[in-house]
Amino acid sequence: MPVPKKHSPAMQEKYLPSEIEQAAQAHWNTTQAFRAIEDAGSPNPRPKYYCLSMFPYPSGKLHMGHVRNYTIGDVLSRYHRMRGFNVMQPMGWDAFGLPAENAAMQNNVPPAKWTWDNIAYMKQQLQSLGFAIDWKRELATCAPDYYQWNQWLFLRMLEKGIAYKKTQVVNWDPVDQTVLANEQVIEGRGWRTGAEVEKREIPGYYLAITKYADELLSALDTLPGWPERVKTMQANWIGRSTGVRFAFPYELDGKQEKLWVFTTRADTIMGVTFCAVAAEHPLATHAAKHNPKLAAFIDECKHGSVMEADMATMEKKGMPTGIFVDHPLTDDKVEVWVGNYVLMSYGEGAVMAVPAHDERDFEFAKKYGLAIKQVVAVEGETFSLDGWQEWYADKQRGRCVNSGKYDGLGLEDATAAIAADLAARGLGATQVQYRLRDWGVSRQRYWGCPIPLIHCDGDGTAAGCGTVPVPDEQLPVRLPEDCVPDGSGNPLAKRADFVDCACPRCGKPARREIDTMDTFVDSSWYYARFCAPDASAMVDARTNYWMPVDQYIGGIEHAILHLLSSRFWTKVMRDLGLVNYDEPFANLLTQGMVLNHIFSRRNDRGGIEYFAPDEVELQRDEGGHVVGATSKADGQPVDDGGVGTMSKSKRNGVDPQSLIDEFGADTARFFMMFASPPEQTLEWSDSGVEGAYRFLRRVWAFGHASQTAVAAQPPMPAELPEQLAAVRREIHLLLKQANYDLAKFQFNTVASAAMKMLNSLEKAPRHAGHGAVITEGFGILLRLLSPITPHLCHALWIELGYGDDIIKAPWPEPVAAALVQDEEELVLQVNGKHRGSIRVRVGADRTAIEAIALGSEAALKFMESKSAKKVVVVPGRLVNIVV
RNA sequence: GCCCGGAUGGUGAAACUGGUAGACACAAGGGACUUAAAAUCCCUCGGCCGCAAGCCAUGCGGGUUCGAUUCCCGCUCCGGGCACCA
Repeated sequence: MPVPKKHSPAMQEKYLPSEIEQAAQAHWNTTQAFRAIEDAGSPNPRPKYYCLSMFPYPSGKLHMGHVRNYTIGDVLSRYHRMRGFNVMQPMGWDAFGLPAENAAMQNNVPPAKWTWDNIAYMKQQLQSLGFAIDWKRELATCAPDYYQWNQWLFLRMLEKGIAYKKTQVVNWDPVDQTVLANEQVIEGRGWRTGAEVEKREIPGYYLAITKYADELLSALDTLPGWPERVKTMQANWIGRSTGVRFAFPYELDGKQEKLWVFTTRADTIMGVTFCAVAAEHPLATHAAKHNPKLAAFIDECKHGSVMEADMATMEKKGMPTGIFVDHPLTDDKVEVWVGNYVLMSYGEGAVMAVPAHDERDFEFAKKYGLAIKQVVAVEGETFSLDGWQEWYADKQRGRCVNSGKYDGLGLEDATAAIAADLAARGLGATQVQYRLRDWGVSRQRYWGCPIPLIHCDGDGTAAGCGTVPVPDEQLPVRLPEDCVPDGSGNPLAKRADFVDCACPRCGKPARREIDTMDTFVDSSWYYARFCAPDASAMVDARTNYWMPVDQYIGGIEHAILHLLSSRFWTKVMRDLGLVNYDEPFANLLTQGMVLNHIFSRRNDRGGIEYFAPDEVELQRDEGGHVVGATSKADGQPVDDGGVGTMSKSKRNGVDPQSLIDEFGADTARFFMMFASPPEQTLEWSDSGVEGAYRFLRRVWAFGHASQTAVAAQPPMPAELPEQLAAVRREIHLLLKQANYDLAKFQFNTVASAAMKMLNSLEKAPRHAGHGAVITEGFGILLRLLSPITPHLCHALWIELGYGDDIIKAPWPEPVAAALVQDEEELVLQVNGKHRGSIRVRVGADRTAIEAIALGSEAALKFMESKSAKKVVVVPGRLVNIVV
């Protein structure tokens, strides 16, 4: 083991961050300080602490969100290491994805090269920030030895029926002849071509996450370490609801058919006045055969975006099909409409419409003059067709009316009675339904993990074998790394060397699947691979040692999709016997987003062009408020789109590199932690960085000035002069509070506490015992600060002779003896208003405190000689006299 | 539109899960040191009011409480998610 390298005997007077940081990083490197080894077998195993930050997409440079995210993770890692945990903090690359293809189009560089270059640069950036990462565990999802296990597990899912094929609806750009991602659709048009986007149905593969819906929902209760809001979001997303699935029978071409719908409001079934089906529904297709107007309308519905937000806000339109179905309980004729707001992929692709008690149906009925029949009443309220009122849909107070035998029943009783009657007629039953839909994993893109399937179509004389899985021994299906996408679809289609293959079953010529997997697949299990990055299987025993992740840290924007798909993936791996845990992330910290201004301009093709903040000049009024912006390049105005999350596609990221270059990693880290609590959004601004730098310089200066005092290692005297005792007491109080704040992840006040400690130490009077107080106090300060600014603290710890290596020092705890005091100050209130303060002996009883309070000058003045009705005493805090 | 958050001085924020609103900083202004600048140090810094006393003040409007930034109800604005950005 190399001996830690000390600085030259003469300590630098000036704070030189780059020198200090390089030396500290070299030390950690040579000592392999952050190499994490499983120690379950050792006689005294330390508790393990797997600290994981969401791995970055290698977009080119780190951005502020990364610095924030990884500093939080690093603070927690270093803190737990000093607390005696066996800490593992890995890092890797979420390396497949769309931006690489966009960059390829722009620069004519293959996505693979672009991605690997970015990884190299960003790795060096991460290393310069001094994160306590075990780099031996690094992985990239675009490497075949990683993604082969995506393929392998996909095949297992296929065998178990969890993966299956069905059609999916995608955004189609008719000009580029390509599938667009949602973010590439801007106001219904393709971002590059400006062409109106169409919906298109194509085949794709799905993972049956709904099979796990119940467990994904109920297991949220086993995650006390998750923020409540994230669990609420996931629960709402899964959206378990109990309702009734039932059918409207009808006759078509002489055949008896059934139109199935699902509703959570079966109690309103007697108020059904029409049904609505999706444009893609078979009934719509049938009706359109002889109705050109309807066919045109259906065609219109198929234009536009597939996004739920767009569906929800667009104008609700419909057209009757002329087909009537029978009401399942009354046998009344009910007309079927096609509605643009009904989604084929949701439930049955058809809904019953009860205009009187559903706001959307109400508006639709008013617009098209359809019947509205009130079947629920609330006492004291009068139903009117003039406008929608909230109580029309009231589930608690509503009672059935105009509903025959169900009149007078509330929601639950009515639903039960109606479900029973429907069941008796063979037309329906109670059913649990989820809002959660199965996970479509096929992407018509190049830069992703190939789906390991082969299509054997036959040779004209004989039928082929159909879709055949690639045999395990032929995995991985390697993605060619030299393609350059041009925006006109998947370049793999043109690669005969990739597409052409032999059918594994019959040996005849066949085609390889060219769709790749959703990149969420890559990120759904990387945390497990970090535990055993070189395993010859997907995971091994080391995974069960480290998992679950003890602390997961990442942006709140991942609250649903990434975190839910990871939970699902874990459960699939468990059910395949690969791992022994149920949930991947025991504790979750969702950091707020780092926001910045978004500047954009519409280009001449109708697409949108984004401007980076440093490419824009701001116009301000006299008050300093921003009133407009122009491009520095051409002087023409650009739109200020408000603030939003820093993202590659919106080009509003800020590169932290200049900050690191100018002030050093410690300043960048300190500022990020000090600026605001981790869970809160942070609107980026450059100011404040100087203040952080100034503070670190003061820490260094104080250390330099205290060298001799600390080197003497003076013992703490039994009695300290009062002012010094006060300084010592404050240090320990601040430490107590800081330890409490650390447990709450409130790093901004921990940073404040360090600043307050320095303020206090600097003001400590030079009485007998000064050396002992500052030696102890500065030692506390350095250890408290070391997870945030590890380089500075590493250097000072050695320079002042506290020890060889601060990361091996124990975490400081407040000393009870330092905290004692004889008297304390209580706030005095009269009628809840702050009127002064009183001093009382610590531990004084209530009557003594009351007496002092009532006798105080301030109390006499503000009580205006009235007598006290009540005296509220809050120990250690305040006294409130109510008159 | 639906689901989840947030809002406190000129700015970032704090207030120990109902108890002194604005800790700690940034910016600004004033001063010291200096030939000068940088750096450093000291002072002021929510509003009304000459000071003080006092009053007002935590997005807006109500409520509960001796006491509300904190809890409840109703809004406004901002951010995140809405299934192909990651």
